[in-house]
Parts: sequence; structure tokens; C-alpha cells
Amino acid sequence: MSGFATPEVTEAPFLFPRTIFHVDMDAFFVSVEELTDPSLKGKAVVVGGQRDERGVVSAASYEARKFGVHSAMPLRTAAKLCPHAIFVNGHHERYREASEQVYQVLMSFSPQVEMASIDEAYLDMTGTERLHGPPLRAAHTLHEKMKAETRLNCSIGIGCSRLIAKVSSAKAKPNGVLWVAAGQEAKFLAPLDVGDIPGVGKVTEKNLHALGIRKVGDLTRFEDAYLEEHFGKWGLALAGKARGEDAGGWFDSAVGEDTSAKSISHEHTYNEDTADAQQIESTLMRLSEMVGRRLRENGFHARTLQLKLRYKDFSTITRAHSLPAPTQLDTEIFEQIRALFRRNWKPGVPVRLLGVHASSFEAQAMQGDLLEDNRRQRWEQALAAADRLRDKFGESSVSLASGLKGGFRERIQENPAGLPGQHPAQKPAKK
DNA sequence: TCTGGGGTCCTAGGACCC
DNA sequence: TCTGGGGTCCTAGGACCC
Repeated sequence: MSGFATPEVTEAPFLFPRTIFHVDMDAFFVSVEELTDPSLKGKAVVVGGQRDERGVVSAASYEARKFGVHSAMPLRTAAKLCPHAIFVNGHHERYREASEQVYQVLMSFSPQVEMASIDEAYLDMTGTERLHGPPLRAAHTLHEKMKAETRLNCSIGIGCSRLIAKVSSAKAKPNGVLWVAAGQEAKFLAPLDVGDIPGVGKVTEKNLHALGIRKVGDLTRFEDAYLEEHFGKWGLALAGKARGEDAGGWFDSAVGEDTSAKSISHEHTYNEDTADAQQIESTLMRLSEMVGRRLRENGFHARTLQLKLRYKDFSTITRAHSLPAPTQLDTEIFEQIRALFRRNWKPGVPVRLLGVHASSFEAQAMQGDLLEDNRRQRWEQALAAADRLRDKFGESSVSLASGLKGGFRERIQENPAGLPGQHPAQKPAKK
């Protein structure tokens, strides 16, 4: 350790100081549940599943947090720490709706809004003083409007970078506003734990501790080159972050830049591990359908398909295959996934989790085979029709299980309502 | 304690081409 | 027969976030 922090004059991506808001909803899932069931208010509430289920906590009320419950904790652990807690299954449809309302409120404040996840967003408020007044006043107005229109609390962090805004909103929780004035960034960050920096998780934190680095301020006493040596590219970014800069990767992008999805995936963890090949392939079929459906909804065609397998001991493998031409067809996805599964699964070994992942999105390429293109187009139309039926009659009303023996019967039985269980599109399945 | 599901980004090695 | 380097694509795994 030596020297002085070199005042680097690199190409600064932003030529004048920005005013960034980070708006983070307080205990979002819990708060939305309270809107539908006010009796939950003030109680210890755990969202994510039932107390005896395999799964983790998605969100915990502040009351439950007092007992040490936090998100990502196994449900069974939460039940032990807080036996009187009320366990609630997640309702993602409700959260999406609430998130949409939040977005509308934010959009009325700045055209530069970027939802970073379902319950948090960045706003570029640079240059809005004439409209909204100075940052703190604008934040308080926004905070009140959010409460009035969504009945939800949020916390707002304000700073000259995404990083500062994000860290300060975390410090403002719950239900607060915190502004870090220009020039005060390093001072604000210095006493915080290195783990408070977004992107520093358990592993990096441990590695930093091993070097004697515990506080963000400790980081600034090391040369950039030293950090780069130990942590590569990430170390360099870390040095910048300790100064409050949006160094590296996603943080560097302007608020509101292209955020279109890069991958789509679905997974399933069994309540009990299974080695039943038919059951497994039936699940893979269902997951392939879910992925295919989302691809069609978004107008995406994926070229790379990936299978994920997790075993009893939690060891996990992924196996990918890239197609010569991109697809959005359930059958093509399933065909590849099943081949990957059969090639990599040792019969008899119990499986805990299965996943189907699609990536490398491309505009659909013509195959140069008119007959083949025509067939594909009819399939896509049929699937879009099936998608609409599912919208109308529910997820289990239609299943295109052609090509799957055994699993097919099983799916039919899942259709007690007697709604259309078979779609005409099953007919042209033959090659 | 016994570990969900949906994502993003990064690293590293090997194949292949020039 | 031994010996290059760079670029790109693909695959596998892992850290991290909400």
C-alpha cells in the first residue's frame, strides 16, 4: 500500500454532473399482500411459500425481520426463527400489476426511467429543477405521490451516479429519502462495509477481508493496479466504486438505455427428488412450452438452448446446444432439451431441479427450404392460437405433447375442467 | 439452516479460421 | 517439423442481484 490515489482523467462518459434517483419500494411483496389482506398489517409475514416447503423467503415484513428472517433464507429456517409468522404464497401477477402502477408514477416525474427490477428504478432527474425544484424537494413530492397513488411506501436515494443513488436508498430505508451532495461521495462511502457496494457479495467480501479490506474507505488506500492484480477487471471497477463512480459494466450505461431481454428461462424444483424418466421428460416438456410461449410473446427466436440439472447434493450442471437456425417452437426446443438430457443423465440418479434456458436471440433466418419454412409458419400460427386459448381457459387447458409418450396421458389428466385438451396443431406432427 | 426462480455479467478453455 | 498470434464462436461454470 502506498502512494496517492491517482486523479485519473479518463474519458468521463458524462460531461456534467447528473442527478440520479434510485427509488426502491419498501418490503414490496409484503406490502402488496397487505393491500389485498389488511389483516396482515403490522404482523410477521413471510412471502414465498408455506413453512414446511422446499423453497426460500422472497420477502419478509419488518416485523419478521426482527427475528432474523430475511430474503433468500430457506422457508423452514424462517419457520424456526419466527414460528408465529404468517406464511404466504407469492402472487407474481399482483406484483407485476403494482410494479406497473409504480412505473406510471415515476414516468410522470421524468421521461428517463429505468426499472432495474420489479420493485426498484433509476430516474435521471438531471435538468428537472425548473419543473420539480431542487432534488430533495422533488424526492419528497415523488414520495408522497407514490404513496397517494399506489398506497405503497418507497425509499429514495439521490446522488451523482447510479451507485451513490443505490447505496443511499438502502441507507434511507425504510420510507426515507437520502441525498448525497456533490463532492461528498467518498466521505459518504468510506465508513460503509465493503459488502454494501452493489456487486460485492459473500465471496468477494471474504476475499477482500482476507486482504484486510473491511470498509470502503480501506479500498481507497490501495493503488488501482494492486486491486486489478488481485481481482482483475472487477478490481479496477471496485477502485472506481469506492470513489462513487459508476465504474464498469451495466452501471456505466445511461439511464433508460436498451434493456431488452437477453435470455428467457424456466426452472422447476421437485418437492421430492425423482429418478422417474417419464416424469422428468414430462417436466422438461412443460418447461419447454413455457419458454416457447414467452419467446412468441416477445417475438424472439433463440439459437442457443440450455438444459440445467441439479442433483440431490445440490451439484448442478448445464449443457447447451446452439442451433443452425433460431426457433420459438415448443417442439424444437423440447427435442434439443430432451437430447441434452438423455446424453447427460445417468438413469437412476435422482434429480432435484430441471431448467430450460433460451438465449442468443436473433431475427428469424429463412432456411432456404420453402417447404420447411411453410411448415414452420403454420406451426407458429397454431402455437399462437394455443397461447390465446391458454389466456382464455387457463394454463392447463392446452398441451401440445406430441412426440412425448407417457407424459401425454399425464397432461390430459391434468385437465379436469374438460376444456379443449387437444389442439388441431397436434395433427401435422409427422415429419 | 438446507438451500426458489428469474435474470445479468464475467472468465476461461478449446475449436476454428486467417 | 516446429511454431506464431489474433479474432470469434461455443460451452461450462460461477458470482451476484431481486
